[in-house]
Amino acid sequence: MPSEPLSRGRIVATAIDLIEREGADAVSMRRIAAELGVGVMSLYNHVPNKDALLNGVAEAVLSKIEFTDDPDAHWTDRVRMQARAFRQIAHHHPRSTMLVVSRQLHSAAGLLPVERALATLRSAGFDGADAVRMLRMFIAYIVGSLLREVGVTPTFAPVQTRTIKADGVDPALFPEVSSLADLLAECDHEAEFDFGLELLITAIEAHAGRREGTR
Amino acid sequence: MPSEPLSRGRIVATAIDLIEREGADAVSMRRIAAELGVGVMSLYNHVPNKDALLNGVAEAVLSKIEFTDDPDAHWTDRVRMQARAFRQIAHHHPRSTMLVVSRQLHSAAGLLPVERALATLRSAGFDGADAVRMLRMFIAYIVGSLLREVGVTPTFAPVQTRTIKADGVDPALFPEVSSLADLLAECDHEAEFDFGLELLITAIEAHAGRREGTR
DNA sequence: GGGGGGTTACGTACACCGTACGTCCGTGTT
DNA sequence: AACACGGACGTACGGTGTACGTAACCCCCC
Repeated sequence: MPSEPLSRGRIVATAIDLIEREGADAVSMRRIAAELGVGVMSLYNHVPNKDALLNGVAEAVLSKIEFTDDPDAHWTDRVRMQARAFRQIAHHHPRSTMLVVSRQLHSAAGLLPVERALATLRSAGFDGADAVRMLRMFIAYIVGSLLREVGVTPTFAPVQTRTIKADGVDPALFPEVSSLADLLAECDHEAEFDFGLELLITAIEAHAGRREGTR
Repeated sequence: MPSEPLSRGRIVATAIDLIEREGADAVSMRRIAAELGVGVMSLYNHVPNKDALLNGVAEAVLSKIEFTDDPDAHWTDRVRMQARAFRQIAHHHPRSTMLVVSRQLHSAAGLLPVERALATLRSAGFDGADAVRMLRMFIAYIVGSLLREVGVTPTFAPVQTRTIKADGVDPALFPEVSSLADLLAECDHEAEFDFGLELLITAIEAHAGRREGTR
């Protein structure tokens, strides 16, 4: 009695589930098949290869984020909302975040956020070139922030609490790091994200004003 | 006649070389051993496992960047210089960049850039909490920018020229994306990086001034 | 000079991976 | 009833990281 008929959707869904439960390294075709109670090669009837499957995962996660865009709001609020919506990925699918961010999607799911962002920036009065620049800047900041949040990028940043405090950084070699150890060890991701976001928004608002003024 | 005695350093060096020549996926213990004309298991006398080896690679790449810090320069210039120095990684070791950025290093090589950055920000008058916040923001932006530059993060951004132009995005569904296709397709990484960097520096300079004023 | 111990190099073996290929079976169509 | 077809599956191949056992070497001490 095959409970359900096995489809690309079901495969992608169990892959996401598996990633969130056991991490991206746990994903293998055999593992997914086992999870579905199915032969390994049956998967290949619905997915051409593992890479495509992972693209499917990225796409699915990305298309789950809820963009509640209010076209009447001030553009700064719309930018804020979109950035925050994007950050939801790190909350809802922390262990898939790296996947979402490191795969280039040519599909509608991948283009939709870009489209919205560009529309918002254009509505703020930026010309095409500026809108693209701003978008790239925001994406860079957001991607970097998400990676830190999900623990991919702690390269010299949060550093495990114990490592930096007990394990002992040599205060002679790294005076600042060791004196700020407590601050470096803790990280309120939401606050940090918002801090940078506000700074960026303020900055491009000023940038826009300057442009306006010199025109 | 063993030309040279095989050491952790030599192993890491050939790993870097291999990555830059053939990409990170080409790296396997067997491949590295072959490259060195050596048995696979001999590597394990100098490196505990593959993961540690990759940490070694990240560390080596990171420690190669040249920070020419001038303590007498204005702090904004110092920040600029440090950020640009970091971006050199993407130039000198493009295919290792992902590795450098996605591994947390507790070693001196990893802590040194943090130390410098914090010192610079402190010298600008920021208190500890602000310095850490600023640092995190810069790191997020820089990491995100590097990933775009080395092609890991084109998730809805540069998008392959042909894909977006010839392959045809539906103009009805994505009016902005398709009308800005040309701008999205090209990307002067250095200019984009500097644009965002200047914006960030200006923003935190203003932030500092505001703080000063209200105190 | 002759052990002996520690370091290093190496081969074999195991469990796991992605997936190409061939086979079988259930179903829908003619 | 006969047939074609698509999906499920088993087997097999070449790859991966690495645990383990073995053998060669060098240096020190007797």
